Amino acid sequence: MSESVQLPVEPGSDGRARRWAGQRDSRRAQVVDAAIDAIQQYGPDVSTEQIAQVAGMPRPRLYRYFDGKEDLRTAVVTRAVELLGVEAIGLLKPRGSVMDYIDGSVRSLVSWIDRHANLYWYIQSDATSESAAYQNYRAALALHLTTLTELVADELGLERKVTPTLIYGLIGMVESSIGHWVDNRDELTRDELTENLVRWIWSIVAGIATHAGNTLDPDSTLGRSR
Amino acid sequence: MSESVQLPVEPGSDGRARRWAGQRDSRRAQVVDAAIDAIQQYGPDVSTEQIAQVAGMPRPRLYRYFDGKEDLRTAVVTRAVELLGVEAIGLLKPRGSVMDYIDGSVRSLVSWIDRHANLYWYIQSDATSESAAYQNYRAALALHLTTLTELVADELGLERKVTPTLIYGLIGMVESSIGHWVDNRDELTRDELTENLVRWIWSIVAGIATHAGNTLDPDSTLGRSR
DNA sequence: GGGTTAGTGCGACTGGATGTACCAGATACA
DNA sequence: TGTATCTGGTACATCCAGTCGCACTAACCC
Repeated sequence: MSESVQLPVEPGSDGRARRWAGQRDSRRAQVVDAAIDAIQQYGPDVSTEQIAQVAGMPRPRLYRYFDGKEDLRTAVVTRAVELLGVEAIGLLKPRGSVMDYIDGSVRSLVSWIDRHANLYWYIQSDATSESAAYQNYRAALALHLTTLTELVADELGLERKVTPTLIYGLIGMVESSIGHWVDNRDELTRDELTENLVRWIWSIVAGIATHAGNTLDPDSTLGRSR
Repeated sequence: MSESVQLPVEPGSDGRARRWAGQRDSRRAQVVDAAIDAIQQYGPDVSTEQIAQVAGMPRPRLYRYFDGKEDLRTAVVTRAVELLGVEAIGLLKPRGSVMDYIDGSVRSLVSWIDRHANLYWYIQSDATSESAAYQNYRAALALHLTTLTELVADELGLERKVTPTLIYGLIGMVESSIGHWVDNRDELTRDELTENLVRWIWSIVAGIATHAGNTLDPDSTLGRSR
């Protein structure tokens, strides 16, 4: 399909070939970074032309590194989730209490979306069931949250089969609230938003425990083998 | 598909004009119905060509009735919400207990999305901040839910300014859970999904009341001041 | 009937965006 | 020097949204 399949890296082959090993990957990364810049600048509906311009290369060149717009899109979303993960890694580590964990997670998500609104809408604007990028994005977020539910699964008494649905529900709730807030900042301060979200999440989690006949201490420490 | 129904004709001066009164509206409705059919058939990425074909008219004709694809999109989404509203109107009436209300709302939403998956993704696939259609859709849903929060606002002790954020959060949670479930029906039955969602929503609502120092009876009757 | 006023059918066109083909130039390697 | 590979850039193909224009039809008014 692509006009010239870029070098099939063979270690023992010609040095002229070896010279370009890994070039495609680094180029891809470079373009992805440019795309993120372009999204911040032009909004969620960037054209490949604009991306290429920010990347400093002619548009047709993009197709040397990406199979198409969808491929680029997937890469951008993957990268965005990576950035979010890196930034929030300190907070998302399962340390401290359950409340600390929830608070930290929500706080970093709010903060991140706040500072990357266009990128956030870019991800969201492809929210179809078939979109690989969107599915990857949600799966990545789900992975973060799975950490929490695994740690407290026993105390929760949460049925395993319900876990994914709960996680996607929580993600949806947080995203949707933030999405609304981004366009209506006058209603709440960022801290108020965060506090409310944390309380709501806590209500759900505690409610699940209660329903299973358990109780969950908001200050119980996570990450400790019991 | 549906036969166009002539709308009430306003008394005009010229009979030649009167003859076509309401024609545009009924044509719009006809096209919207065709679009919904086309979406169910071709998926969320229908082209105007496909819609025109289902509507049984040449594509350029669409632009006689709609200002463009966005206009058509808005009309389709509006119509979809209308259909949802009509179907769920019996359940969404604020009768019975709080729990009844939550249960009824969630149940109809689950059922509807289940039977109109492509239409649901069509709505969702335009989830940008600027999309009029998407905003209308959410606003319509929000209106439904506002009914609940208004009725129990005092008992809840919910700050007014938080209400919209809560509503959007709840919508997001429900939608996201359902969206995940639609593609993973093997995990949960429809009833299990509904039951869990209802419990989670209840947890949040009850948690808000508790936080305000009140208690909320799940079986208290709605629609009357206490 | 003749003229008017609407909507209709249909083909042709514009314009923008994605994606492809091709070729000349540069660079490091053999 | 010749070769393999990436690079720049132009031109082209394709698809889709949206527009224009013209001939046609049907009802209405006189």
